[in-house]
Amino acid sequence: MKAAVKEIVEGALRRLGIEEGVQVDYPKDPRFGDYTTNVAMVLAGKLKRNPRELAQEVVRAIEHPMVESKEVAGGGFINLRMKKEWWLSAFSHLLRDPQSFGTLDVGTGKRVQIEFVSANPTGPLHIGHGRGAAVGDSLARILEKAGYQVEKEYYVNDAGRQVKVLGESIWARCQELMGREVEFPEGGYRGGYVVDLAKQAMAEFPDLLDSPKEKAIEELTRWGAEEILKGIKGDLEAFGVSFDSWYRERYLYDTHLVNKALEVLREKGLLYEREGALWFASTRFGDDKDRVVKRANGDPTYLASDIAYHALKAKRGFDMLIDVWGADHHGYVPRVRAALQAMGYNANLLQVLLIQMVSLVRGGQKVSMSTREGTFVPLSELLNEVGKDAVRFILLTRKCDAHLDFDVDLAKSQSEENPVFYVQYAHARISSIFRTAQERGISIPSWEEVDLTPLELDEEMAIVKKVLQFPDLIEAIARSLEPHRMTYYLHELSAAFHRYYNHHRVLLENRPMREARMALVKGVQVVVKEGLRLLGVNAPFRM
RNA sequence: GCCCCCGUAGCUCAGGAGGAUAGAGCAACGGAUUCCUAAUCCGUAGGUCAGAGGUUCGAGUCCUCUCGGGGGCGCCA
Repeated sequence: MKAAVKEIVEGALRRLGIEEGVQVDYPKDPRFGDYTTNVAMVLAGKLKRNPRELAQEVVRAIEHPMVESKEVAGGGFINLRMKKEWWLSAFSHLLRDPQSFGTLDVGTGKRVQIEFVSANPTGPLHIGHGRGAAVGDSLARILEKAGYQVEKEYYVNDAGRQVKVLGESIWARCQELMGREVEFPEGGYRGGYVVDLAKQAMAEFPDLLDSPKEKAIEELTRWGAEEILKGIKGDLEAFGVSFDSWYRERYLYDTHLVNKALEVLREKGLLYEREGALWFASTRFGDDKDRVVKRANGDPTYLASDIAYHALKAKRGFDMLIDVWGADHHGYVPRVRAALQAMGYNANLLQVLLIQMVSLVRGGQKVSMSTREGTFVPLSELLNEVGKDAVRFILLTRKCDAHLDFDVDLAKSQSEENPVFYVQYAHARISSIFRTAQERGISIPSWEEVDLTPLELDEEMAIVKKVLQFPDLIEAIARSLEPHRMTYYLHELSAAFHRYYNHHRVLLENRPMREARMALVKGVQVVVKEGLRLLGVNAPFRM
């Protein structure tokens, strides 16, 4: 919608001999019209002109049969109002082809890879991972809607120090189960799930503890990580999140890709030895300090495999790479960008979304969480308690770089405070209208043929316009990578509907009016359902 | 000490590429149901946008500094 208006204004400028891109916005106050643009004020400085006079000129040059009114306001805003038929015809178009409404081509021909969750297979997912999953998955759906070809990937850290600590932790628990006293590993995982894994391991591999300690731990590491990964996959499935690929860090080592990547850096003279370790000169690409890629003991660091991994991603030919990380990894961003650049790729290829912490609030008290200490609430537990829809929706009600307090009691409450139900209820209510129509023997009109002109109330036109903003929203989210905007939009749209529902009746005797209103709420339903789908939330037919 | 994020109504937070009179939900108070679902709606009240400078036609939004909260600064991930 915006794009069409933008074109109208740019056309007017061209008539004035000005070639310039224009920004068109929805004004916050409907009294200012349907669309507003600040071109005159922006250009005034550049052209040394009086903004209001310039605005007047532009207004005079705007010629379009669908523009109802055009005026200059304030310091030089140009406010436009479109004719009713312009809106209604767009709305009819939506009803004619609801599936493709909001589907854009801004990303057509572009491939995006989004890597998210990527939690180490050392313990079950918790709510923080859930936030990353909700953000990543919804963003993927929205980018796809905007026309991008999207690939979702989970990077499995199954080769580093952390999984080894998991193996050691399991081994220690096995020893304890045998009644042997051992020291629990430093920084080991103390969660109860490790004891469960130990019991399972002893049942499955009764001979295991007879083999040498190092060998046993190696076995347990490999096996334990796989077991936990199975659990993670199950949790994600229950959360409605799927991946196109699971990329293994171990694979990077098995195929020597890590060494090959380091070799490339060495050839470029970007590696050096100091104090027995191997360093990557990342400062040459804007990092604060150089980073170790191979420790003095010969073990590669996490960064080493990440250099190989990101170089490989870039090589796979994506037009954009998105990494969704916990905010505690923010210091890692310059390193990885440096690595990309050092390997010969454009660092801007990579967009990193940092997800801030989630605090669980129960009974007004914050619950502290730590994977190591085992004091976290698993995502699966929360899903059982609260339900997938509420969890996903609430995790997307904040922009991702802001802390989020997840109030369990509120999410569970089957009542008015719960923001999820408000939107779902709008969908259910509309379904109910159609159910009632059927019961009363009122025929459902064929949507593409309904005459919408009986819609005359301000509230009705407000709903029409709000619904038609949906494609612009998709574009804005795809550009800004801020999926939380969807929850706000859906809440606003639902509010407009609930208000209307409480003041006006749809199923009237007057057939033309009735059918126009049925078409109106049908349009709302289409968009609410699609918006919820993009968030991974169900749209129930009754509640 | 250095880096990142945050600071907006009593609480939790929006503020869509600098725009016009700063919004929503909850909590508080007062109302609406012979009706297509009251998980809804209507109304009242609530603000030094942490503070101070700066950039400009215009700043909650951009820059600098101060204060406060969180996170990160490892041959951990």
